[in-house]
Amino acid sequence: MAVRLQDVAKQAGVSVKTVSNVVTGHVHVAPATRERVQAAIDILGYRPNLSARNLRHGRSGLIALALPELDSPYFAELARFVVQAAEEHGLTVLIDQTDGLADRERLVMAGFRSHLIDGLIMSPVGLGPTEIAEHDGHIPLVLLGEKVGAGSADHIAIDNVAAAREATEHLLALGRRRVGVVGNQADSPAGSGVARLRRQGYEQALQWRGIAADPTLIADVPTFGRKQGADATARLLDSGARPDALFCFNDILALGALRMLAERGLRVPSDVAVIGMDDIEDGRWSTPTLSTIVPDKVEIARCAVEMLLNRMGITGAMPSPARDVRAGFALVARESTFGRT
Amino acid sequence: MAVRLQDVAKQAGVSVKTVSNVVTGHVHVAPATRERVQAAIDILGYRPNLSARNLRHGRSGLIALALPELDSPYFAELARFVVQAAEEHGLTVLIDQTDGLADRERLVMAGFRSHLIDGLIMSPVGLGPTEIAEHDGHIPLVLLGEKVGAGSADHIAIDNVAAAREATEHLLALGRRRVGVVGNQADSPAGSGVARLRRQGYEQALQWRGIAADPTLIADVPTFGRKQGADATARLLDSGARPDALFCFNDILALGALRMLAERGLRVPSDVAVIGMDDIEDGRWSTPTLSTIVPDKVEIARCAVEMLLNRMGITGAMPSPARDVRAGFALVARESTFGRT
DNA sequence: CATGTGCATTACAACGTTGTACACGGCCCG
DNA sequence: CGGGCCGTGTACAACGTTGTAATGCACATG
Repeated sequence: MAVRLQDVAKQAGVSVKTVSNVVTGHVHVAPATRERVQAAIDILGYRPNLSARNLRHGRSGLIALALPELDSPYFAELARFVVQAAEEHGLTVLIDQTDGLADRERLVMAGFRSHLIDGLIMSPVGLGPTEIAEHDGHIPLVLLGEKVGAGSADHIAIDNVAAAREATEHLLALGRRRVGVVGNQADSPAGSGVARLRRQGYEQALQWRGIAADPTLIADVPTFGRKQGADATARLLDSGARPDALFCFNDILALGALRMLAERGLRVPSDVAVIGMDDIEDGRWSTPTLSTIVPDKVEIARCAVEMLLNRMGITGAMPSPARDVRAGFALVARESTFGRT
Repeated sequence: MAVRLQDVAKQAGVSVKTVSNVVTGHVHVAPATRERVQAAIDILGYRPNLSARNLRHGRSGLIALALPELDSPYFAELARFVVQAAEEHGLTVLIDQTDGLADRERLVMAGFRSHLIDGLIMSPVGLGPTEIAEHDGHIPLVLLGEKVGAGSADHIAIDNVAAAREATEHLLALGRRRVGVVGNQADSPAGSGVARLRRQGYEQALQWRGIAADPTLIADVPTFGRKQGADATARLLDSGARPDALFCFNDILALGALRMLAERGLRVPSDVAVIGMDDIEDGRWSTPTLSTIVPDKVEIARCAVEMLLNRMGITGAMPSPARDVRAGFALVARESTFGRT
């Protein structure tokens, strides 16, 4: 069952180390020997034991990607790019679902996969900034998303304030003046990150146009789901706030909003224009198609992996100041703000 | 940096093995000793080295899940359940994206992650049944989806023929007589699996009602994407086939179809009823909401993991006949077949 | 008081791999 | 013709953990 270097060595009539050298290609091996060893490898069907290898040089080549949800399109797409980027560097990605639960995030960060993992890319939701800052740095860490100010960890995200400002401005430029917000989150210690920043952007855009913020246009949600988007939209419509546009804090909320608007017989965009954020695949095929902020997911993924590698390279406790990178984004106008409907 | 059992042992004044015993809790250890060791562990922040552990007992506790796409909702949702099921058995899942490429599937099956992985759950797309049957069994394998007849591997899927029959019958029961198909795939060696079975079910349903199959109502797609669904629907509409219902071979195709129908000004379901398969989250929030076949994803995931465990348990080459399990499914009628629109 | 019993703890080896240090042989050069 | 060098190959140890077998010890028993 288990074919070891030793078996190959015996078969080829060489030492174990020589076989190892052939497998890894490290040292000069005479072509004749190499060929003989290779033949033995093929015959026996040898496969290196990665556990042993990892044990030997203290690296596993595995990194973990901790995300709240795999079945949220944004994270699924992001995961794909992270896996690709990691692969380019010879790393394998192990995906961990935290469900946005603080407990699970804490567990992952504490390194319950111990030495199995060389590094961690995490998108924290449940954990507050203070708790993240307590990260003891025993494992290289890169944070995705909106939690800022973690001491020993790098961080990458788009400029959420600017992006939200641009989204809002887009709606205002269409002449809309009662721009509703779907996705606000009252300041809970956890989860406040994204929502707070995006709301800031929204308010800045209003301010620049000299429009007074109307608190009745703000709808809160407990989490970012289609149902929550639909519910919040319903509340907004029922409240008599009469929005002529909706800025949804992400595309999933927006899809829920579109659904609710359709149910209420409101036309998009003529009655209510809608914009989201994230550019998930669904938004390109919904009816109407969804205008949105497109974060550069490829850049985010690539950058996260590179920062992690960087941090992994530094073996010891060398602090090396935490980097905070802003990824690019762009606005794409689709039917939900420009359509003919 | 690296805290080993030895370090803890020295700190606690006991032998390495005793610490190991405390950590694993295997043998009787005197309460006093246990306490002392535990204290040392806490002080030093000891974390077991999984690589060493794995090397020691030849298991890694890792299984791989090879899927065509992470950002396809069906697979993302399935992945979630597999991860959960695996966790219940103390296993960690490593997700591998094959992109439906035969090369990558071959690579994964050949075990390029070598001894890192104890088992593999795979949903093959690019690989044909013959190639899968050549699996040399060096790694326990469970197949998801429609590729049948793999010698040394277990297999789980819903009864696609029956499911497709039920979906079609649902449309026929509404009085529709010109049921179009979106998602057929001309018999390519690869990829023919799902499409062929679902088409069989479609034809059976027609036959039972004594309705002649009309080839002009069948639209082929190269892959299962929203765009492909939209394109195929457009072709169907342009061809003059005049369908009054569409059976889409999965929900993604159906969402594309819904989009195209809306663009053409056709109402769903009054002009054209639409049903899909897979029950992805998006379908519950589209406009109109999407009728579909709901596969029991939880059962599929749990069963796959259990079969894999079973196969992993048998250490040697014990063939143990390959099992072929049918998972349950149900039809859910939503607005796209029952709505008031 | 000697012996047997059972529990707590220990020493040792092994899992499969690879880095280090070294041995061997042939060849070039002085 | 001898010394050194380079190109190949080898022996050994170590990575951190845990199963096995053995040790020490206290207590109960004959």
